[in-house]
Amino acid sequence: MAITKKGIEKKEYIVEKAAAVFVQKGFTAVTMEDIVEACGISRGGLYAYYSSTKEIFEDIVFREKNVDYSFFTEGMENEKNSIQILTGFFEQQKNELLRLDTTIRRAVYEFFLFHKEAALEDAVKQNYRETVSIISRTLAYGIARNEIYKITFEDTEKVANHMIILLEGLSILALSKQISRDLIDEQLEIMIKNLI
Amino acid sequence: MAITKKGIEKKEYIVEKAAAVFVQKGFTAVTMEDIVEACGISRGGLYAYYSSTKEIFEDIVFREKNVDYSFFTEGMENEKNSIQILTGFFEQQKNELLRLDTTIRRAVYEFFLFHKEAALEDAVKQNYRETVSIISRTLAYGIARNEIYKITFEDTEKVANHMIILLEGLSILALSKQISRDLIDEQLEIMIKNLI
Amino acid sequence: MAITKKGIEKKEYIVEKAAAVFVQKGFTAVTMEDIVEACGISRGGLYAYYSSTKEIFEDIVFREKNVDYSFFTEGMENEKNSIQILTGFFEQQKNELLRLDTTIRRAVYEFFLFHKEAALEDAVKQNYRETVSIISRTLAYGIARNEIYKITFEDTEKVANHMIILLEGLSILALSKQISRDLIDEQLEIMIKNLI
Amino acid sequence: MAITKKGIEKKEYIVEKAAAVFVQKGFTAVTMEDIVEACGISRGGLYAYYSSTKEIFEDIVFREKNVDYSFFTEGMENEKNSIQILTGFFEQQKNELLRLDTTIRRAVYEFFLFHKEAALEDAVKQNYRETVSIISRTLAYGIARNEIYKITFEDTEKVANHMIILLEGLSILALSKQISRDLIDEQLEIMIKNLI
DNA sequence: CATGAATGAGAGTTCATTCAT
DNA sequence: GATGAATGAACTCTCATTCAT
Repeated sequence: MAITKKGIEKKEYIVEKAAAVFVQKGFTAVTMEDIVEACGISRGGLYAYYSSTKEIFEDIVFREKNVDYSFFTEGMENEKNSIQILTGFFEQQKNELLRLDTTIRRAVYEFFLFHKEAALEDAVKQNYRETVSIISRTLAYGIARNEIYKITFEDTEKVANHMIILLEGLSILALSKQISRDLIDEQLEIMIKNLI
Repeated sequence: MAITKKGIEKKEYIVEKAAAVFVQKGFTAVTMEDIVEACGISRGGLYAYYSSTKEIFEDIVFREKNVDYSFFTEGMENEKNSIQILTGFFEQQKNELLRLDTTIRRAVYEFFLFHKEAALEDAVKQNYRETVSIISRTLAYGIARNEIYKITFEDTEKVANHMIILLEGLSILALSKQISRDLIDEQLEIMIKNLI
Repeated sequence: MAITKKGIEKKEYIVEKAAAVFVQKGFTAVTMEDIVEACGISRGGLYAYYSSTKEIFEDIVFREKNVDYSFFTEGMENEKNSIQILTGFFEQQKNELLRLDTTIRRAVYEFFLFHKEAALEDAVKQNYRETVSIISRTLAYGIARNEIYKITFEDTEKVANHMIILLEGLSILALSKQISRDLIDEQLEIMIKNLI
Repeated sequence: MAITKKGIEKKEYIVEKAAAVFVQKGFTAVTMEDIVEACGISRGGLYAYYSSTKEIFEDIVFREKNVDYSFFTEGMENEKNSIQILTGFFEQQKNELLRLDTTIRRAVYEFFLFHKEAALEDAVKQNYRETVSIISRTLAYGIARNEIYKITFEDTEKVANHMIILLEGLSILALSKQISRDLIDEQLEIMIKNLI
């Protein structure tokens, strides 16, 4: 079927409803029937737009890939303290870690583990790179403002990677219920202390 | 069914053969038929011992949970350099990260993401605690020997947690092909540098 | 729906485009969607004229049923040699047998085999009779001109039937790839030899 | 599933029941569900042996391919009259043509028309060759016995082909209800008359 | 205990057909 | 009349699970 304007809206609708299903059931456990039900449409209707849960899921991730970095950019533009910016970012990440049952993250991990082949690899790699980049810049901004002095301009990228990897680790451990809220607080504090 | 000695041996046999299947296909994609095939036994025969892939997988993880910490304990008993012990541990972890397709780790993550309920939670939590403990002790041992001086006895547990979380982060990123070998090297180096 | 002049033209358009689809895919494999695509019209639009592939196909066959016998009639009017006329006809049939993938014949056979009920029976029976008739007359014409002498006026219809049945046999064997070009040549030659 | 002796018997059972379905409904119209019903087994049970109607049908044709030529061979061994043998053969073919609704022939044609690719091509080609061969030999036997004198030893193969092609033509015309019983009689008579 | 054929629930997929716009 | 999104019945296919032997 040719995708018309109305078709685009329908896809948006499906993606939205399906996302809720993936949040609740993860990736593998979701069937086309589940999504049909969630959308309140017919089987055939769904298949006109997407022909597998994988396709729908990829679209969800693809649409979400444009992470909003305004938090960082606006912070720097308004000459906010770099440590405050980073602390704010960590706080935000922490909150997400604490309510993982209401985000699609579990499903995303499941998706990547389930599909050995390089599904969506480019999208997530780009996302990873962009996050490293914005954190690096924020660190450099903090060094320039003498707020961060335990690392040099040279180290910014390494440290940015370190932060993201740690957040990923916290994520997966939170999902497998292996860590407590306190541990998250503690580890994020360490990240900040290593800067100042 | 009464579990006889023979029955225990049979379970060991099944677990061993099934593990190879999980390594290859992950968790969700494995069917009872796959395991029947790998074991060369009958369906009914398999069901006499295990009634789902989940049960088999839990047994695999349960049997593997007794991680071998002799690497650390022997190192300390033989008065080896603490940095060498930790570097050796990281090296070993790195090698595992680089050949994730030959370990059961992908399946383990998949398993935990797939089952929302607290399957095996206790076993992995205990494993987590034990690993934190042995690394902590190694760090304390290094501090006592003046090999590690950037952290104090107070910090050992925090740093141990930090290391494990980072390794988890590297693991999940490696599984979703988001990081390179160089990045792994770099990040493990940072961990050591933060000590000395 | 009242059939307007415009409607008739539209049906002609649909029949033409649909025929190409049937040539390519046979009868059973063709869906309404295929025809919609080939026509570049809407589903609803197609259904306004035809409500099944069967109906469309019947119309195609019905419109084609008026075989052009001018080849025979003109030949006789121009006092051409009867053997030449028949040889020309066989040649033409042979060429069709050799490029069955570009004719609708496969679909026609499929159609008749698929529909047990007497769909289009009258149309094809009439076509059969007409072909027998024109060949009979050509044979009689040849006998009258002493070009054909192995058969009598009495036999013309039998022989005409024989020819058509043989052509049908060649057709179905060609469609199931059981005969070669040489075999076709050989058998058509026999038909002629049996006359002179 | 490994095919055991019991499995072979089951396949025979399925093939037998399925054949009846194909006789009644042709090829294309038959679904796996139809066969499941006819066999009185479960879906999964059927799929353990065959994974498509095509596969089942091929097996049916394959098992039937060993046509029984004893009619010809025994006839010649017992020094029966060649014309009687051939007439008997034609009679037998005629009877089959008159009760096409009780044979699988319609389905076979449909199968070959539906599958453009060379399914079973070898089997039917071999069958064709064998039939040509036995008829040729019977013709030669008749010539040797001076029962057949309108053709020479050289012509036997051509004539055998001619007979088979004509039978195919009669078959397809009978299936599409284009010919009568009388016409069949007439045409088979011609075949005999062309010999003596 | 072991076997493996058989079951059937449930997931995936296609398409003729309808109907609001 | 024309459009094409939506429907849902009908098929295909897979697997966990059972049970007679």
